[in-house]
Amino acid sequence: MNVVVVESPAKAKTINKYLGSGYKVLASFGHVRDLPAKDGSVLPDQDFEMSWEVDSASAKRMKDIADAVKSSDGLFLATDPDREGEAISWHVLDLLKKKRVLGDKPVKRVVFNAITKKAVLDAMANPRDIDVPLVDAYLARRALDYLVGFNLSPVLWRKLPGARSAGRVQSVALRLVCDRESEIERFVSEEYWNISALLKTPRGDEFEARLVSADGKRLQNRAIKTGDDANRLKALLEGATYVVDSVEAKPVKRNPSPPFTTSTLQQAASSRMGFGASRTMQVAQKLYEGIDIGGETVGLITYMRTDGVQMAPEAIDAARKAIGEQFGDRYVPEKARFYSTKAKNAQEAHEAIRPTDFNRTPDQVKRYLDADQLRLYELIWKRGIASQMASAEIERTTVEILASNGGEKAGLRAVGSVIRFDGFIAAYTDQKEDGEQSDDGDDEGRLPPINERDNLAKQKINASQHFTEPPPRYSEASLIKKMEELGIGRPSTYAATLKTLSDREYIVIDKRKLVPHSRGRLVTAFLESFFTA
DNA sequence: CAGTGAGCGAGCTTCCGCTTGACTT
Repeated sequence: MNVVVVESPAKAKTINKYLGSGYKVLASFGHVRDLPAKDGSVLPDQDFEMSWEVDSASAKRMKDIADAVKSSDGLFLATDPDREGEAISWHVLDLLKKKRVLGDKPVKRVVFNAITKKAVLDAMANPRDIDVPLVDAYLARRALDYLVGFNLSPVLWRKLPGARSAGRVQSVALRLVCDRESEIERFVSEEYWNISALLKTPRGDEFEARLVSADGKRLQNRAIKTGDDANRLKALLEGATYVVDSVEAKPVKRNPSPPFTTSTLQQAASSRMGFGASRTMQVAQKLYEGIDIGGETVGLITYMRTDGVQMAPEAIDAARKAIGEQFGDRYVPEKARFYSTKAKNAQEAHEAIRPTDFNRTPDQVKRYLDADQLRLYELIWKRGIASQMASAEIERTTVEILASNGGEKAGLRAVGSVIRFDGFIAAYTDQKEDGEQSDDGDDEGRLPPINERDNLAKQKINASQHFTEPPPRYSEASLIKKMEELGIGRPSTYAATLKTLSDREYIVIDKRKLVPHSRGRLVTAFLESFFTA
């Protein structure tokens, strides 16, 4: 019998099923030891010597593992294929050596890139040794976090009454929130005008066109600054004749987004359902651990703390099959789609978050789930299946219109788009979070039939006054997105970091927006002025 | 003589990242 150590108990169960009775798969439940939370856990003057402590819960796990190893033929360390996973294997091995239960039994390190039978069996057949540089990277990361946090926090206690903590991640996150607040306070709103004309085609259809040039000059966005300018242009248009200069129809393709990671799931659940980051994670955890479906407990989704966007080949095949069955063959693209991550620091130890079985539609599992679970599962199922569906085909029509009034000329433009084939949109479309600008003015509808040199009748000229708006405050979701871009924090800590900031009363969440408290701004100002690199 | 209060000193807080239950409220 061989012992296999993984991190999560839910995974242990599945993997044991794949490996059979010749193996005993045990979970470490994450890290098994850590630096004691007191002075002197890292000694910079003694070559950064670190002392480790096993807490009581971990001691129990380690005893179980040691007992199993004692009566085994060998040990497979199968913790996650990332920096922290490598470290957990290293810690477990070190503790087992200290317990003297290994003897000369073979010890192997294996990594599973997906929890499928094939991936697990392949991995078991191709073991390696512990990756020492990766463990060193962990040791440096751990020492640094300790040294920063446990030196900086006490300075705050002494100098800023009420301030309680600082750290590599939380202080940067806090600064992002504070910097945004300052930006909003400094923001000076500017006036601008938009001008458009409601026009009628010879066939009697009305549509709206936007003023884009005047006197032979292109009007940039927000180029019309004053009401006087707007009135002058409006007067020009009021007395003008209109003729269609060109009509151009262009096919455009739109591709689906990759399946969810922790960060994108938190963003989507926030903008669509108003879930906070912790609520999303709690519900996802339940779906991952398993739901009782007619007497059988099944995990409905893959692991929910991940920065990977890739799916197991078996899952891609299953998705393509399900797309064919549920949407039709036209919706299955010729080739499977492969995604790669853009996030800094991504370790891609796990697959993207996807349904474990694409055949289990939200409708089928509806009656076994509570409201939150159903909504989140539906979101994950749709985004997952959409990620392997055909592109949407859109025809975008651009109509350029010439307005002439005596010797004065102006140009107007109308843009419309028609979905020729909906493709992945049949399952899922992205939604902007409130406050975000749509990037390409994609909200236009369809245009009536229009031909070149058509004369158009002016119905009405609209001039509307606007003011530029300050950037929006961060939401939980948009801050997490920013942190991921910057490589601050990890999927397992995004929600926890936000909770720390509000527990310390550095920030407060008001209508789902993050507003810094005076205490938070003080801490940020203090750190900025005294601890700048 | 007993109760009050000024003044002093000791002890506490804290990081990030990986996992779930075992606890309260």
